[in-house]
Amino acid sequence: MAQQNVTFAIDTQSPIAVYVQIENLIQFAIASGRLKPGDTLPSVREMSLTLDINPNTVTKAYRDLEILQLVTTRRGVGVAISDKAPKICKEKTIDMVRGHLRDAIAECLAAGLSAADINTMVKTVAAARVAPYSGNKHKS
Amino acid sequence: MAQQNVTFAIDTQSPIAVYVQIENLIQFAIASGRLKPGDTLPSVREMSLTLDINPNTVTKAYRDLEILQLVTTRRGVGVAISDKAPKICKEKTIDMVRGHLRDAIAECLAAGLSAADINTMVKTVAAARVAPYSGNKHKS
Amino acid sequence: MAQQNVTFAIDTQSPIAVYVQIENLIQFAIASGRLKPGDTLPSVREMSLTLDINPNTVTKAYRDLEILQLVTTRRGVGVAISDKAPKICKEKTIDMVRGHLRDAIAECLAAGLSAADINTMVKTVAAARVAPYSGNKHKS
Amino acid sequence: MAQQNVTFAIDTQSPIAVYVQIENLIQFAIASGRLKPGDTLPSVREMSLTLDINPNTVTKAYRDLEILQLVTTRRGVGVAISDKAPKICKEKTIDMVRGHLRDAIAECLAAGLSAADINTMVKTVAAARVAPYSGNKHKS
DNA sequence: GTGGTCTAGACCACG
DNA sequence: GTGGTCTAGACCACA
Repeated sequence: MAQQNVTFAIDTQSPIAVYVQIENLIQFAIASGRLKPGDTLPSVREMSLTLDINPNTVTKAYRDLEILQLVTTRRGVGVAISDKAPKICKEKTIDMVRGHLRDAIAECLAAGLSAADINTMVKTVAAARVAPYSGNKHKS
Repeated sequence: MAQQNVTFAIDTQSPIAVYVQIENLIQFAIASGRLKPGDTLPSVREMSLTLDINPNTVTKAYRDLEILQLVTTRRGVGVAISDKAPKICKEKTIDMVRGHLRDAIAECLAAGLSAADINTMVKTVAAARVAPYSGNKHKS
Repeated sequence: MAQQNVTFAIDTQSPIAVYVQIENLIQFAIASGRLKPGDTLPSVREMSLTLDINPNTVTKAYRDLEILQLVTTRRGVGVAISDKAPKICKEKTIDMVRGHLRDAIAECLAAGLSAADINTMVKTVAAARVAPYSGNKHKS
Repeated sequence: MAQQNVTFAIDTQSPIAVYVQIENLIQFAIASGRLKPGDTLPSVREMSLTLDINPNTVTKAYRDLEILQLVTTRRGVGVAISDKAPKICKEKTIDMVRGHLRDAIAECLAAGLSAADINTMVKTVAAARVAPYSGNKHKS
């Protein structure tokens, strides 16, 4: 019910827009159950201070999440996870994430790697649980 | 030695820029051996007509590939795969592709999927060899 | 003469501000004769508890109503419907309500509905006497 | 297929946000068939000049429409009505518009008007096809 | 204190 | 030329 602590790791240098990173972090937190209906998000001002970014950027992320019906906003009160959020998130997030995985695998195959190669890589990578790849050119 | 036919599947709706898609397709074709040193690429004009995209876009892709030393351009002759291309490509492409796979897996983990879930998905996806994901443009 | 019971249905999710909803409900009650001059409204404290909203919000509504001369506030006594209230309300409220109806119809026409469509909808809606619409907050 | 002319009447003084007015106008145009899939919207810069508002405001409207999948945006190209737009619009717009009408009628009833009164008003108003009501306090 | 809207202006990516 | 992102800062509405 009360406010939730979610670890927010934003990479300003990433090719992925900051506001999208915020959206994804929140989506993932909902999908994985770390954020539950009724939990409130940090206020726009607070998060902008924490992440050292412009409040408008946070607002943009929060608005998108509201349009997606993942959060409900009340002026003068704050932003809270909606009741529908988990359901929506589990569907959309899994779809998105699976889509990206599918893309990555398709790329590997196109690049001439065999299915066996890919399996090996998956094991290695999953085991390492590495930090996000910062190569550009892939997304948007 | 002469011109090679490479299947070009461009998705203008994809969040990935068209010129990047072209570069990737060619890189993948080189990495996997479908394009070999000496093979010539379609002319800018021809490819722009084939794919129904702006010639400038093709030009940009070819120029990038030349900067990467994957192709050589000779006036009046055309654009050909360079001798160094396979070596460069195998390194760079594998790196890139692995990076993307790593990203996708990291995302899956962040979204709360277990390693087992991911393995299952990999098998399914690899078996299907599906078309590229055309998910929401606003997400990473 | 004494305190009146008015059914208060506040929708905190509505795009309409809570204090406006309160004002409207009271205005409507006066216009329709459910509240008469001399009737007292619930105290700020009582109403804020009943509706589970911030006391400031109730205060604001009451203050607005006083400015409109619909209620009179006497320290230690409470807030009572003024003598002029019915007259003022019948004019203002009908005007407002007609304005909203006009808006809604204009919108329907703009959206491409025919006058016949609208008539049908009016009949259906009036017959149903449904709960307030809680549509997308981002739309008008 | 080519660009479409849609009459855009924005009221900067309206309580409804400018970007919402833009969204509504476009939605209505789609719902009523004046805008069809493939039609392109005026460029952000063009519309901002036409309406004499900030480009960011137009961008905001266009982004929302894209999230709602009513338009597709391509960098360097422009914004076009999506194929799904008519279907989505006819559903959502009718819903929204009916919701507003429902609200207005509920208000009329609450204000003490009889169903007969309302019917009369509807006929009058629909016949007049008046300009939008500019009373404040109703929406957002 | 909360979020919402709008402006002005900068810089980037794409075709 | 197109749209996308971000910043800085102002002003408003709400609780």
